[in-house]
Amino acid sequence: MATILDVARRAGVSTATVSHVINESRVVTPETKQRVLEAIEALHYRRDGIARSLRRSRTGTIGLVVSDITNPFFSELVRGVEDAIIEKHRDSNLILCNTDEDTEKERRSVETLLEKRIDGLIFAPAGGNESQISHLITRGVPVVMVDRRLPGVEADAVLVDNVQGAYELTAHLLGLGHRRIGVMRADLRAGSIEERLHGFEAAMSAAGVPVDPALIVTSPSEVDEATRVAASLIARPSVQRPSAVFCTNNFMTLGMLRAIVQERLRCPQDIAVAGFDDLPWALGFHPQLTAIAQPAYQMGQVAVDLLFARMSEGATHPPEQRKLETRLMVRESCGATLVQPLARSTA
Amino acid sequence: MATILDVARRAGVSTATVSHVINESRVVTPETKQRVLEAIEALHYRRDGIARSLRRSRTGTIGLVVSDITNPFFSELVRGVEDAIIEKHRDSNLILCNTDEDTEKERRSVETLLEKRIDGLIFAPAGGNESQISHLITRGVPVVMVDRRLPGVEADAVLVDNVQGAYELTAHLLGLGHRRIGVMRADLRAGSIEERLHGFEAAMSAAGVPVDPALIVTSPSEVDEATRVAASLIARPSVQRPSAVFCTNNFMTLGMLRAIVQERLRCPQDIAVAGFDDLPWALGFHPQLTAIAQPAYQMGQVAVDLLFARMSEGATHPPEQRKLETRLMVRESCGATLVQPLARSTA
DNA sequence: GTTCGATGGCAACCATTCTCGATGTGGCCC
DNA sequence: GGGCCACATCGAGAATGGTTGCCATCGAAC
Repeated sequence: MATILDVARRAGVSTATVSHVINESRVVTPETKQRVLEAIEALHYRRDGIARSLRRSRTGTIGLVVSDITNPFFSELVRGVEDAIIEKHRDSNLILCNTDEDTEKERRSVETLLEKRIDGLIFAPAGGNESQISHLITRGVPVVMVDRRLPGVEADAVLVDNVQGAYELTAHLLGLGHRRIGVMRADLRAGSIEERLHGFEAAMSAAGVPVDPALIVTSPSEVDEATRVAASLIARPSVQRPSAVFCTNNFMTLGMLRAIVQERLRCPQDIAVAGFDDLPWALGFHPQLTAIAQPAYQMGQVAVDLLFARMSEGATHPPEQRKLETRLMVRESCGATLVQPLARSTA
Repeated sequence: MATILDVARRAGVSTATVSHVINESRVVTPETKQRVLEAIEALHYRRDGIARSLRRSRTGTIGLVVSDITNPFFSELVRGVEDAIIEKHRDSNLILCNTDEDTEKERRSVETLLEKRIDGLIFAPAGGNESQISHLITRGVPVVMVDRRLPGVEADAVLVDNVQGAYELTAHLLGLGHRRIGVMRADLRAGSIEERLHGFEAAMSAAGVPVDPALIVTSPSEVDEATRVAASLIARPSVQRPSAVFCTNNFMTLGMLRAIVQERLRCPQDIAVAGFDDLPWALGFHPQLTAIAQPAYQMGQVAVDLLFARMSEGATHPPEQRKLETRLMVRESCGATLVQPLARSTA
């Protein structure tokens, strides 16, 4: 690979001048500029980002750690981050890490990202690395948390109004006449699940409907396990069975839907399903899911805005927490649509 | 930030020794090693990956460019790549880029990845940058293509047997008695779509069924457009309507399913849908999709293997093309299951 | 005393950026 | 016309933070 020195020699100038031509950081007479550009062209020179980063102590890469890129919520979020970056900050890139909600994996990821000298970090904390993160923040690394917050860690965050969303979804269920409402609770350290539960409880109590603890089950955040747990919740005589289930995340929803098929029940006739978190790729299927949609893409964008704001202004302004609105998508899985399941109407 | 020099001073040794302790690249007496480690601890020293990369001319990051992380096929693939890397090559990371099948965006991505001095590149080419890529390969950058191949570019590749998969899926349709089979053809430069079409045609001709060109429509690879095109294909009097549709990728499938709902048809009774590419998150929905599943995750892993093989051996061995098997997932959307749509059996 | 193995230091090197400062040129004033 | 100053342009070389080849030193063994 040709270096800047090769270019300089060929153009008969110093490396400084070449550098300034490349970065447009100083006026250079048109003639020399021309010579430099020709030399660059001739040698197929491409500047070395590593040496550049070393000297400037900025790498132009930002770290993004999420729990699982395979989860539509996160892939949407990642996409939002990427698009915002290439649109507003052309010279930056994204290093991606998955943690699977594993504290140790997260710790290692952050560690290697730090070693790679990322300019900033966007991440959905799994929890358990609070000290590492706050240490990192006091060191001046710009950090913004997405989707979840770490208790006791002062940093920018972009969140979603989980309580409100869950409240709304539960109210929808109650409005349709459901009283025995079950809950599929994801077993995550992330506080968002708790908040959703609070929203659920608030809506129930506002409607004067008692919460039946027997209808609340907890499951690992993984499809197969969730399916089993879901089955245990609905494989009961119909009087004991919930008439509707509130699923606290994607995995819970999918598990429940699969369990319903397994148990040969009908949704929404035998059991209604309401999910927190939408499943974009399932729009073509029946029954279409009634769910709380999170603005994942937008969350990614906002995260980038917060991050770059902090990167430029330094640690001057206090941490900002942005809370985004959810949207209730009323579709079919709770039986709300008047036009009953479309596919059957022409039968 | 403390540098290696600070550590050296505090431990009373040279920077060389500190470096050797960190990298275990030379024997160091237990006592000095101890002193060094203590100094590292005390100063919260973390080695600078950038300086390190500069000196060693290896960055420990590999570039991954796909068209859209939001597409389950790619997120699965990305996950496979990531897992393989952290399992087998702990010190490496992934820089992710999305291209949206846009040639120019792809060119820019590759360009900045090169500037970042990636150790290797895994990518699903959109097409149009052949010269850039082959130039890059002759320069010695390890490259492996996934999902698609670039005509005229000699490089490692991990592909899927598109012809065979499409053949199998079509044969399945034919076996169920379908004769008027439509095709939703994705408008991509990627050769994979062509191959799938070939497989389709081969199966048809093998069965002695003529292909009706009127039933083959082409759509942009995007959901809303695909829905419109799909609607135009099926919104016909039933005699002119295909009895089954072969969808050449995810977007086509989803568009078709949505169009079916719009047009108030029933799947599979009125029209059968067979998709190339599975939709993992839709397992809980009805009708469950009969589709050709691609081993996306595994493709990512194989890609990593090929890449690291090339990275270590250099350009010595000839490019290797690995072709992975697809799997026909017979579910409900083609009406093949004897147990007719489960949800209705208890009605 | 010589040789050899075990340790560890010196200093070059990686490819840039960036701070000074050097050089030249033209205008202006006396 | 000579001297001085301002301005425009560019170069030399330090600095960035590590890695690594080569050499020096020190005991112990022969």
